[in-house]
Parts: sequence; structure tokens; C-alpha cells
Amino acid sequence: MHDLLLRHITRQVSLSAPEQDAVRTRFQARNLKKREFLLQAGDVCRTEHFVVQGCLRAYAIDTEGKEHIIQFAVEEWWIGDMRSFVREVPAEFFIEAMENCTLLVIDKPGLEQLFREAPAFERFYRIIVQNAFIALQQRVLAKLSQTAEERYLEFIGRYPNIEQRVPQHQIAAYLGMTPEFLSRIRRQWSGR
Amino acid sequence: MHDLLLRHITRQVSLSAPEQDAVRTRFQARNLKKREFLLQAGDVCRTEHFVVQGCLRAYAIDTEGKEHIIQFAVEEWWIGDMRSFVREVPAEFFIEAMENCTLLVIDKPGLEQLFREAPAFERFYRIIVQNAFIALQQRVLAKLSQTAEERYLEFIGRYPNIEQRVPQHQIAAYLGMTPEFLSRIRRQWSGR
DNA sequence: CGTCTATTTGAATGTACTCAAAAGCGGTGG
DNA sequence: CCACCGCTTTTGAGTACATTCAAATAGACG
Repeated sequence: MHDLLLRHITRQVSLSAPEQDAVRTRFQARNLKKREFLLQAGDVCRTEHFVVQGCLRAYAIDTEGKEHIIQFAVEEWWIGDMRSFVREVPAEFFIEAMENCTLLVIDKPGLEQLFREAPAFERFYRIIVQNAFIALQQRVLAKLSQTAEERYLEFIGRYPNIEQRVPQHQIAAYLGMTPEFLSRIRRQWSGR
Repeated sequence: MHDLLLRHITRQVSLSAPEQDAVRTRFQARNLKKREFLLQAGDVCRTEHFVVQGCLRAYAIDTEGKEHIIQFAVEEWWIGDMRSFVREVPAEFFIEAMENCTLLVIDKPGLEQLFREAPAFERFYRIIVQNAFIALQQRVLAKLSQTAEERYLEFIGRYPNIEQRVPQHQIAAYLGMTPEFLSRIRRQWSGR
């Protein structure tokens, strides 16, 4: 269970034996059933989450009632509401399990203590936030410069197996197009 | 010069006297003239930059030759190409001074040494990356859920004085619309 | 001033959306 | 095992938001 997390961390930084123990101690396992919510918009997000098994989505609902997916997370991804977690303000995202999930969870006091116990972990955490930032910049750029079709093709190239785990209309909600339009794009593309 | 940076840092974390000295030592001042480039796409971005004075923009050019602005930076903002800097790969962004600028610059070895000399600075750096991540998530969400008019109104609300420093067509390139369309939005809105 | 760039305006066009309905798919219970 | 129900995907027709291209106007800089 924690082994996956430790392997994930040690791909970026090396952890001493006591640091590894600290990680094991501070992260708690948690299971979620399909359709269960890890977070509801309006609540404060008090924990950070590492996905050991399963698939989740984080989404916001706009003033017209439409869902917009900000992130999917599968094995070895992190998911949460960074804004709510950092600033301790009400979350704007819902986070929902799309399959039965196993997570490793840490709360904010635990995380801050872990930063002190394991400086290498604070470095690791900085690195994953940097990587998340880089990925988001790519996404902003994609939305600024690419058509719906280009974004879809890039998406399935980047996440080759996610189409088997996530319904099409949620991929549309991630890419910023209607499910109808995504359907049309796919028809065009299957005709080749 | 370095005082602005130290005040900026100590709004997030406290620095011991030796840590403050380390910051002063590792950051070098650099001036840029209006229209000068801090970075060209294709080059590796080897430094991180804190804006003491002036205004810059980071933009990418797409396959059709159009510019898309990923970030503006004014006093007390950070600017760079995170992907290129972290992974040491060719940059996709151009970074250009829109006014005469004074920056504080640190290269990667300097930054890594500073992280070791001043652990509080590594914490600070993590926090600003988190804040940048949060801001980018808001931007992704805005592009997913808002019309061009809504994004423009939110933009001028969030950056009230940037309209005096940045030409309209660049704001359009940031918001993801054509300059013509932004012009129409503004006309509609001045008629009230 | 004159030139160069930025902004505005107009008309036609296109990409993607809305609304509505049909078809497909998967799970559940009789 | 099959029938039904709910949800997802597809298809169609009309529409809207935003773009393109072209030209006129306004501003900024030397």
C-alpha cells in the first residue's frame, strides 16, 4: 500500500529510512466506493490525496449548472482542491470516485509535520506541484491555440487508456466542448 | 533592490539573518530595455526571475503564427518558463520586456544552493508555485465556463491598472479572443 | 508631420452550441 | 433469460458566439 507511494516519491528524491517511516506514519489509507464523494464544493478541503487504486474526477459546476472537469486522477496521481486546502476556504470543486478507490490521505497538520520530519519530502512535494503547474500551462495553451478536434486527439494520445475508464461526456467536460460535438469529432475520425 | 524581494518573501515565511544574506548573495540584478527579450523559444531557460520594476509578457506562437500570452508579470511577480527551467528542454515561450525592467535573477545551481542554505526559501518557493498553480486552475475554469465578455470583465477586475500598461490586442491574446472581438465587447460596455 | 502600429467598424463566415429525438448499452429484477 | 429502465451516445436542424478579412480611423513615436 504505502510501497507504491514510496516508490513514487523516490523517483524524484531519495528518502532516508527515518524519512520513509515518517511517510508511512503520516499517510492513512482510505477507501471510496464508486460515486462516493471525496469532497463537496462548499466544504473546506482538509486533506491531500494520493491515488493507490481507482479513478476520480474533480469538477466545478458553473452558474448555468454545467459540469467542468478540472482534473482526472488515476493510480499514482494526486488529487485535491489546492485552493481550498492551502487557504482553508470553501472548495469550488466536487471530487467524486468514478470507480472503487484506495487512497492515501494526509491532513494539513500531518503534511506540515512531515515537511519538518522529512525535508526531502518537502522537496518532493514542491516538485510535484511544479509538474502540475507545467501540465496546467500546457492545458491553458492548448485551449488558447487548438481546435476542439486537436485537443481531443492530443488528449487521447496523452492518456491512451482513459477512454475505457471515463464516459465520453466527461471527456468533453474536461476538454471544454459539448458531448454532442465530441461525438461528431469521433465519427469523423472513425471514418478513416 | 533586494529589499523588495526580501519583503516579498517574508510575507510568506520568516528568514533568519544568514538566510537573508544568502538571498542577497544568490540573486543578481539585471536590466532589460523595452522590447528586449529575456528568453526566446527554442533556448533553454536557465534562470528564474523576480520583477522589481517594469512589465513583461510570456507568450507562445502557434502553428498558424498567432501569439498566445500565457502570463503578464509586473512588480513583485515571478516570470519564467517553468517547463524549460525544470527539465532543461528548449523553451516554448518568448519572454519580452514591455517596459524598461529591473529584475532579480537566479540560475538553477544558485537556486538549488539557496534551497540548501535557506530551507525557509525552499518553503517560500513551494508556496509561490502553489499560488501560481491555483491561479492557473482559475484560468482554466474561466476558459471552460465563461464567455469572452465575462472573462474580460473578470480580468479588468482582477488586474485593474494593467490596461494602462498593456495594449488591448495583447489582452485579447491573453484572454483567448481576437482583438476585433475585444474591441466590440468594450464598445458595448462603454455604452452603459 | 509622416509613418507605423493599434484600434475600431462592417460584412460574411465558421466553429461549436442548443434543443430535440432516436439509437445504443448496461445493469437489474421479474 | 429476457424485458425494461436509466443513462450515454449519436444524429439532425437551426442558431449563436466569435472569427476572418478588409478597410477606415485613431494614436504613438521618431
